[in-house]
Amino acid sequence: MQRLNPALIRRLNVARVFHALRVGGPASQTELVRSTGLDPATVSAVARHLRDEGLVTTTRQPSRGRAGRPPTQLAIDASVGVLVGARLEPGTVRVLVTTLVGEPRATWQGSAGPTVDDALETLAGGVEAALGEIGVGWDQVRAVGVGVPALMSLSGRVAYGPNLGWRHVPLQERLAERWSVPVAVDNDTSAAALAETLFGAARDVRDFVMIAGHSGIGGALYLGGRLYRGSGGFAGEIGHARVVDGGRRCSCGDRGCLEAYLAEDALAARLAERGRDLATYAAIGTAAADGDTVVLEVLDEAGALLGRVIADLVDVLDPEVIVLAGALSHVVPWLLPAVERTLADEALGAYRSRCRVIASSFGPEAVTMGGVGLAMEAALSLPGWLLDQDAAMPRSAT
Amino acid sequence: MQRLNPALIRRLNVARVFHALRVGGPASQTELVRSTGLDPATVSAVARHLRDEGLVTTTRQPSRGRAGRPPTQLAIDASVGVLVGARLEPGTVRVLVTTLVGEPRATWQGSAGPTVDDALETLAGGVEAALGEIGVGWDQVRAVGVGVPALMSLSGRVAYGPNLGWRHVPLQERLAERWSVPVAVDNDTSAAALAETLFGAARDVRDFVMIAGHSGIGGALYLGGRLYRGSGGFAGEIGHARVVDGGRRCSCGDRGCLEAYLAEDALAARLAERGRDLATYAAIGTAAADGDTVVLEVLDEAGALLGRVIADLVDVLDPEVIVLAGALSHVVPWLLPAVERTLADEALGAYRSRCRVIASSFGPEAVTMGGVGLAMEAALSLPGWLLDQDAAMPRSAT
DNA sequence: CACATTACGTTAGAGACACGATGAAACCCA
DNA sequence: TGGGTTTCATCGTGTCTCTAACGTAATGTG
Repeated sequence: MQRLNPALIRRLNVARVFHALRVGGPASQTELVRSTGLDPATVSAVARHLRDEGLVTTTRQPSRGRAGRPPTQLAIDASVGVLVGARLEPGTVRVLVTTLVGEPRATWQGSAGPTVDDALETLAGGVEAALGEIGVGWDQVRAVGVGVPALMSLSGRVAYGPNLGWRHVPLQERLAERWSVPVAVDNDTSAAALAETLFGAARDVRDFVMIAGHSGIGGALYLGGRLYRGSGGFAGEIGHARVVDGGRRCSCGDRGCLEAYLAEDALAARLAERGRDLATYAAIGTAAADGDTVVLEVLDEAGALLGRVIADLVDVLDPEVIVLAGALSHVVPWLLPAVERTLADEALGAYRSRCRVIASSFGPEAVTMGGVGLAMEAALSLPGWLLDQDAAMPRSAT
Repeated sequence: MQRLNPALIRRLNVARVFHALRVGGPASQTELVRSTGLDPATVSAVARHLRDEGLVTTTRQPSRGRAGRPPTQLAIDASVGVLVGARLEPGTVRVLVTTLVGEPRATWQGSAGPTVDDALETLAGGVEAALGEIGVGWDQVRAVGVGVPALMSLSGRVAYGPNLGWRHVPLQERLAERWSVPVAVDNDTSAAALAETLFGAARDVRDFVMIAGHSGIGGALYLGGRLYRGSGGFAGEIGHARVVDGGRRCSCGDRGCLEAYLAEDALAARLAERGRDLATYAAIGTAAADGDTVVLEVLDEAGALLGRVIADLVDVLDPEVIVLAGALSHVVPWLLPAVERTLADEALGAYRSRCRVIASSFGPEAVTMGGVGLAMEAALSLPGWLLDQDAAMPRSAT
């Protein structure tokens, strides 16, 4: 049980200032006082800290014609390091190298065998390849983050990953001993949600639900300014919500699950029944873009079912937005009308605040970007709970 | 935007020590170090603070036969003050006066007219009456908390209370100017959830859902160690979840809502159709206890519908427990079997952690006790977000 | 019976924050 | 041209936390 000591507060405030600079661009200390809500003296100390670390550069601004001392602008020095994000899926590994502010610099993709060792070797090779491509050494890597399609413990262990066929794998530990930089590992959909709050469409949103579709349908809840995982880590696992009584059989053994209608192969199977040989979301999206009416019909039906699940989520959680992400993104434009139709029809708490359903800023790459988000947290020495906006910026007292 | 200053940390730590003493009983400083996770030096300073405030008494313990300096025991001095909790409902006001550790000392109940002024006058009179009954003056009242069946803003204003017929009422402000002690006002179901975490069945639970039934069915979500309200304050409003397609008409204008089957008058109406003239949950509970098979059947049906809603909640939120409270408590024993049957049948995320459904420790008085909980927070100068266990006792870093 | 051992609580020092005051660097205007 | 004003950043003081060392009061032990 960790205590709320001064060093922790300093880390928190350093992160607040860093994020303010990252999101809002270069700023003077006075502007940072406004955007972070910190005391000028604190900003001054944090600014010195960041200067000493070499993370920010200071440039004297010329006079702007106004009275008063001209400000000294702080800016993140993106050249002093990179973040590495990665994603493990069954059979595939993706790597994304970005600047310290999350701008992409290099990507890599490769296929891996089914064992943990295979995957880790491939991942390590991919990271080396991506770094080599842009001539960046490990001395410039500030942190690595990895998104995994599995139920994770808080310490970065894979508790159970049915798609990968893994159980009880100390992933964070194994990667940390391989690399000498901070390593963060988390569930892929949670990571995608994190990326959305750090870099994407949910940047100023405190309450949203992330729904990511790849081989399965995953959900993550970001509530009250932080990820919510539930008492056993299952919160937001909406792939097996029942949407059709006695409906199609699902891989989980039950019937009528959302996944049995919206997952990639489920959608492909449904289209195959109607004479369309389209195996991937990408191919289905292309056909939809071409105006294939059968494809459009199937997507509309799937969208209506997704809308039913979203309606239930909205009724219970009252989120500000719902973000759709992952490979599913390829077909989202043709799901959305049915989703919104169903939502308007079914989610009708008598006097409800309005919820928007939007597509992720990163589309299919949301999870890989999530790896970068995990890396950024790790680079700032910030465990997830510290990003809690309530703890960081409490509202006025009652 | 408030800052994380030393004074706030002190308030937090004072509250942590106080709650440790309240829950765990008298303890030495060393025991408090263990139970709160604070540093011995901090506990020492906090203990002096509490002694100076007169909130705790210290008694030198005799030697226990073990080596070492004998400890000095700290104990909350329950005689130095009282907490006042209250509950407003349409037409009725309840007041509960307790010691500083939440033990009841006096209760009062009365009826009030429909206007805000009526209710506040009745409330004020009731508090005076309850205090008078035990001969306690206002100088001993540390704080007052009030639970209200309405959508509340964070500042204690009634935004919308359909059952009361109120809108935009600055309730906290009006009560605070009447009394010169701290006053906290909040939604009744949220308050009941708070009481359950402070005094009741959910004391060590970080994730649970409170479902309270009175004239309507209300829900509150306590997630990750704190109340979650949603982006518009509607989170957990489960009364109008649809449980029967095209079912009975509900007061909200829709059909098939849970409230249309489980609310007090809905249940009464359903029983009237079958020849039973039972107007209240209490009367229905009595009949059920007597073994009236018609009543038992109707309750079983209602329990199945409630179970369906709970199943959805469990699938999305993965809570540790569900707590049923309010006047509904009178019939909970005859709802539970059907609830659990339905839950086992419907909530079956493939590999889900188990969720218990339990009755509130305070039954029909959960909301009044919630008022006491609000008062306790106010007495410790603790706005709700400060009780966040993550902010207070962060887990080890990633 | 003197001294070690054990357990409990407090004090001393360093780091961090907030507040208020001070220093720094421009503009403005008589 | 020189003082006043405005704006930006830093410094000094007080409080709080944590770490580490110390004081205090009992029991054990040769």
